[in-house]
Amino acid sequence: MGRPKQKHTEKNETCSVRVVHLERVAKARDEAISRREAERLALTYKALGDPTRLRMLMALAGGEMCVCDLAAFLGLTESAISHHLRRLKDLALVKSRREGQVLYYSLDDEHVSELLNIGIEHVRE
Amino acid sequence: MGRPKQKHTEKNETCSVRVVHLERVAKARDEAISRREAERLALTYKALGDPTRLRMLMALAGGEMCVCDLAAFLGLTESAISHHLRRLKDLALVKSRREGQVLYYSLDDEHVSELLNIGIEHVRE
DNA sequence: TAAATATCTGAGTATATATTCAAATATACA
DNA sequence: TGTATATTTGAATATATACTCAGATATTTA
Repeated sequence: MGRPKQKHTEKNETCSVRVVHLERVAKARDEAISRREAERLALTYKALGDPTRLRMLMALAGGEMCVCDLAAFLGLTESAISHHLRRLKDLALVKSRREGQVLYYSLDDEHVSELLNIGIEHVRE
Repeated sequence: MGRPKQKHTEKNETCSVRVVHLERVAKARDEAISRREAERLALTYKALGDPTRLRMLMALAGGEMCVCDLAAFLGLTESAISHHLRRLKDLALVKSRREGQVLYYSLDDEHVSELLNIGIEHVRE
């Protein structure tokens, strides 16, 4: 991090940063979400940004599955699946339901399938 | 990668992978998108899964901006912004318009703002 | 055509992360 | 209560990636 030092182009004489459209930058600052919220939001998208987790979520979109089902489906260890599921659960992307020794995982709410659907639409167009 | 070796629990005698709900796994396989498409889709979400790029996109949701505007807004070098923009453009998340020496970037289509909005709804609930 | 400006590119670096393995929990059943 | 099974945890490792710096392109204007 750390602010870079560059020449200015227009107005803003005191600052060392070059700015072409000062009012546009001001508007962005005004309307921006907080840095903290951006990081929280990024964690959510990042969780979707892995082929394995995506395939897990798409599979769960078809109905609940247990850890070993997902492991069998994806050809990975149950440990790997469990690590992924924990992350997805922490972000409220999946939820779980216990039945005896078995934990059944499913998508947490409609936002998740909405995100998946819009993403698929986007890449397919 | 490489298939893990584990005991089986139910049916599926020949395979070394444990499967509890064989039909559920079969359904997941049937309905799954291709590995290739999953990777393509993951790239899209991964692009959204970084606080800097997210803040860039949110800023662009308020109207087009040039590279140095975004650099000023975020306090990063124009080089860093340019690297991010290339990635976003390759994935059709932003588009650019040239006016003289200046390139104006904006969101590519409605899918992008939809994705952002659903994500925000999700983290805020 | 040459100088100036806006953006891009590539290399280098420090940090994050996906996976596996080995071992720990937790639940059910004998 | 003790054994088996389903899942979780933590460490270790190999790979990806966000950023900066220095230099390369591309567009405009003198």
